[in-house]
Amino acid sequence: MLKEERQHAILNEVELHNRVLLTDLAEKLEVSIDTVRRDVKELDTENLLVKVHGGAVSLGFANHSPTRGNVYALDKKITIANKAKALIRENSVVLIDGGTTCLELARLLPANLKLTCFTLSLPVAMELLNKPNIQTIFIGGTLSPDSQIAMGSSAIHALSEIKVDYSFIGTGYVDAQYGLTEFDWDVVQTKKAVINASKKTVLLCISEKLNSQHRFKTCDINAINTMVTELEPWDEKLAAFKNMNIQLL
Amino acid sequence: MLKEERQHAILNEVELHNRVLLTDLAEKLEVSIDTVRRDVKELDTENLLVKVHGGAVSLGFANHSPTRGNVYALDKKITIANKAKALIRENSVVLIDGGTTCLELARLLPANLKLTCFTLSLPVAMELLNKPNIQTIFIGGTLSPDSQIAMGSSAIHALSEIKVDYSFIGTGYVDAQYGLTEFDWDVVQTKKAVINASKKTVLLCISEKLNSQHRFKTCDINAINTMVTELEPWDEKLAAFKNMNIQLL
DNA sequence: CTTATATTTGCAGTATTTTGCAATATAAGT
DNA sequence: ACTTATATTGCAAAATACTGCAAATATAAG
Repeated sequence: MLKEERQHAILNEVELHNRVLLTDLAEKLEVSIDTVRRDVKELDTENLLVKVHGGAVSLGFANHSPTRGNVYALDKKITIANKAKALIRENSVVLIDGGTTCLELARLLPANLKLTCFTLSLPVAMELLNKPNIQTIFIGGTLSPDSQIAMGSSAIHALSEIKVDYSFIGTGYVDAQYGLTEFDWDVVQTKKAVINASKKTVLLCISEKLNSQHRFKTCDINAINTMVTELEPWDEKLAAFKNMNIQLL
Repeated sequence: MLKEERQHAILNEVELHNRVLLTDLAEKLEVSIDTVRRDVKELDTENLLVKVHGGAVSLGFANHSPTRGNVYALDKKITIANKAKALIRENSVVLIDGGTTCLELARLLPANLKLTCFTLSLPVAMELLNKPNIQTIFIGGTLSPDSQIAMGSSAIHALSEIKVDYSFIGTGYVDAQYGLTEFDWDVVQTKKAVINASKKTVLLCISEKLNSQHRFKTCDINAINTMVTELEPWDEKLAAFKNMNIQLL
């Protein structure tokens, strides 16, 4: 039996039952458990399934995003996304940025919500297409392979021609004093354009990113209208942001 | 037995069973395993199959991607995509349309090919992002939930500002007399803009679509430079297209 | 028709990959 | 903590792949 054939069979089994035990696979395929283990490991690194202790589960079952996703601090991000969702009113026009937190927001939008939604992010767009009542408009541009968002002059130009009610953005780093900063210059340019295209800007940001900086600056804190974290508003980590002119959720 | 003949037989076997062992091939074709090995190696470098340890698997079988659901006539579409791929030259600028056939083309592009690639299709863009040497530019616009491509005035406007070497498009229906037709008016408008943005246009089309029409017309047959089907060029289904001014692959 | 040249094929020796096993380490359950 | 189940690692045997070479075959030229 060919290795590819075996791995194909494993994938089928996983897709079918959502979860399988390595021991069952070994028996069914008539190979040693070590071989199954190695196959599953390979398939896992190719992001075709998720290896867990004693077996494997399908991507969907693992709440693993369809893109190569990190599920780091997923629960926090879901908390943030839920808070942010409350800001969105029916029939408004919003923009959703890239990043895993924003992707969660897109995922959590209710199916019956009528909305016009702009985005620069490929995964967010994929997610929004599943929502029948959301009109999705993609801001075109050169796609960045790692962040999977559109950037560059054409994206910035397209953004200059719109004005949305709310934009929901992420950031690499945020600090009460230095504002929002990024590692990548192009990302900064794009985010600036997003903020300019918005009547109100909402920052989605897990607490780990608070009080951190990097080399390029997107904007000051007061360019943001609302900052959403997973923390309670009275948490001391937010103290530095309290007397800024922004809403904390 | 001629080499050509043998390789053809190998391909048939692979297409039929999706997987073959080199030892089986050697026995069946009555040649040494080395010869089979060399043949398979050649076919692999021509991207007609994928050589693996101990045997070979068909292209469809090899690219087991979880994002690809059940695709109708996948093998034919892979054949078409492979033929179309041969038209693409290094460092050229191409545009890839939506549709499952075009998606297969994107999937089959070699990882080492340097290319600038425009697209309107979300799935195609996702696929292209996996290719490190391809610069991907997304044509923004209103996304259609079912076809997952950008359409509307902004997409058409963005297309009016570019000129690519080759565009690869699909179509709903095609007929030698009536040309390319579609069910959806917006799709027609977008495809027209794509054709205008291209020096040369290549139509990817499975044989089932030949000699069929629908209500809205995209263009005449002679607006197309090349038509790629899974058929051999002398197939009688293509007879009606023979004396048109287009290349058949 | 014959000779010269190039291609193809099979073989043998040597690398590489795959696989299962055993020993040890890590994680999960009670 | 203790026991069981699962993972990891190193290793050796088997299977498969690659290399160079010589015989066989095909192709081209005279």
